[in-house]
Amino acid sequence: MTLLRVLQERLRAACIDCGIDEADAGRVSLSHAADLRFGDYQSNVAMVLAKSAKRSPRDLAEALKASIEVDDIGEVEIAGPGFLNFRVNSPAYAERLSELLDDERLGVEQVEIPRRIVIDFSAPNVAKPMHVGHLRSTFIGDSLVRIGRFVGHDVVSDNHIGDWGTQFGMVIWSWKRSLDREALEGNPLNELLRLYRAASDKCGEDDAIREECRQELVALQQGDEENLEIWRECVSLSREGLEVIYDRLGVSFDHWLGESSYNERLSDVVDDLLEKGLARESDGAVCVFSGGSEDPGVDPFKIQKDGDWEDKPMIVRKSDGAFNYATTDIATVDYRSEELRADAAWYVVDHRQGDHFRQLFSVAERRGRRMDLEHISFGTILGKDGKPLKTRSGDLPLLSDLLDDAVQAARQSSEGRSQLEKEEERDALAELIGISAIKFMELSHHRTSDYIFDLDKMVSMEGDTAPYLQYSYVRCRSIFAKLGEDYVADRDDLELRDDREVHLARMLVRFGEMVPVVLEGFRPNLLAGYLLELARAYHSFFQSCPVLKSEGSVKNTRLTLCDLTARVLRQGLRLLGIEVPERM
RNA sequence: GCGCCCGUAGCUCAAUUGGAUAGAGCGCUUGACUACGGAUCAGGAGGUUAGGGGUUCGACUCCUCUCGGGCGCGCCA
Repeated sequence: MTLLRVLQERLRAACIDCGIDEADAGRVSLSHAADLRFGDYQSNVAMVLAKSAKRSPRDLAEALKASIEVDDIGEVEIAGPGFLNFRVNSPAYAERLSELLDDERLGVEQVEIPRRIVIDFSAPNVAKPMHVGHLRSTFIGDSLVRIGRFVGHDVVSDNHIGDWGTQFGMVIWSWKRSLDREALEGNPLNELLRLYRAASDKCGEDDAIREECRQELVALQQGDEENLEIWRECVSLSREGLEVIYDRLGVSFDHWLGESSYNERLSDVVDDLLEKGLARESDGAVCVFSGGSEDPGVDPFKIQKDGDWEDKPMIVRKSDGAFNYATTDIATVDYRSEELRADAAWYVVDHRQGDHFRQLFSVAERRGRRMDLEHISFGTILGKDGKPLKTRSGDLPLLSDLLDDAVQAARQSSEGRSQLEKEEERDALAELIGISAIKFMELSHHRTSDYIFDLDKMVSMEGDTAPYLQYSYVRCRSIFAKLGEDYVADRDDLELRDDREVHLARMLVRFGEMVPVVLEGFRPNLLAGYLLELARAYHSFFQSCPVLKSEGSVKNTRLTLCDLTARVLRQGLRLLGIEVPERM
């Protein structure tokens, strides 16, 4: 059990001793102290419960202090308006360290009730290469998959690729008229993109061509053999191209259940909606309207125009008879619920689709789905001008170009610093660091905020970056390389003497308390921040506490700290999808 | 017009969901025995959290108004 939970339970017991009823005691909150001056952990229970206990906060705090048992861990103080501050002593930390030594999970407990969670992320469109827009979804999603699994959930990762939408009408239209076979074999993704753009440009100018493209899509969805054949080839080629990038990113999926996978369920979904009275015809389309149970201000099916509330329906069958993404998404919820038996589905998708998901989740609920559906939204990646990142020609930058830039930056940055002798080793390192740097930059930002993608800053590879953490790991490992003998920790001979040793131990112990919190708000940036703080604690320790020159218990303790730091850094980074090098 | 999100150090970003004197990195600045790897460390300067009002023991966080920005609003995904 983590120190945090031990203290929580003891505090709860103390509350009950002091006459606070179970329900209130169950809500006691205890967290890391905001500032080390206040100790290691702090609680505000006395202030929160003072009113209902009809006592003054200080008075209640005194009673709790007298009642709580913490002698084996440290001591309690009362401060300010009634905070309870817990200071953990160094023997208690040493004891936790010896527990961590045997623990492959490094203090992270398994969840008590594992859930089956589908995480839907990345979702590129077939026939279009991945661009910056996919970066956030891919990295956040992948990290949540890793963390979810690590804490014991049954996670199903699903790449819901766009392989059935409007753009396919365009690709097929172009394919039939101007396919360049040779180009297709040389660089499939480029040729598919060219075909898509050719049609897309013409659709913008000519309504007749737009109509032809639409017809190609309808034919495809109705099972036209020629179009299906083209479609199959496109999907297969696209997938190969995408796999190359995913390999490079270290991202993989359990399923690639794209939009097309649900084609056969779509008409049944619409029939069901009509039958249940959730949908009706409107202007030739079939639409879901408000259930009327919500306040119009928060009802996703209502919108105010000129002072009046108007309907804002969800269209599930267009007036031309075709289905759209809303229909597909409803069918997807069905599949995940019925076939995958999922308890939850998390959609890692751009914040601009917020309204769509509110409608989707509302429909699911009204159809009786008892799933935890979450839209894990995120903001926009901006250029240095503060506007959405674009290339000079105005397109969204390709993901592969971004990766290449970062790798090149890493290559330049490591020039003259790297200890690696061989050219190919340095190339491999640049590839690792470049991609890690992008991932870490992404994951260290708060999900919902926009952030500026600054390549120059990445070139520096200094400060709060992936290479800083990787370097920290390498420094830990380097000690063991120099040690020249097998390291076997003596777990009964750990004693933390220096303040920096204690602080490093404090940070290591915190790992197990930190990881579960990340999932509460779907926020990998908390883990990223923690790892930076851990690394700082390590460098600080490293600077002033010689390891190899020390002896006996001191050396044993310091080696243990190095070993655990390396393990926590490696594991923590792995949860962000980042690997560590042994040398750099 | 309506809805959602945002505004924090010169710059880029945090702040464990209402806790104590708002923290990091970059940049600037003062230092660190030719160093168990200097891609590092120790310190300094830098803030009316856009602004006003409110809620309470306590507000960057919740409510309200103003200013400034982003995004979304019936057959695209």
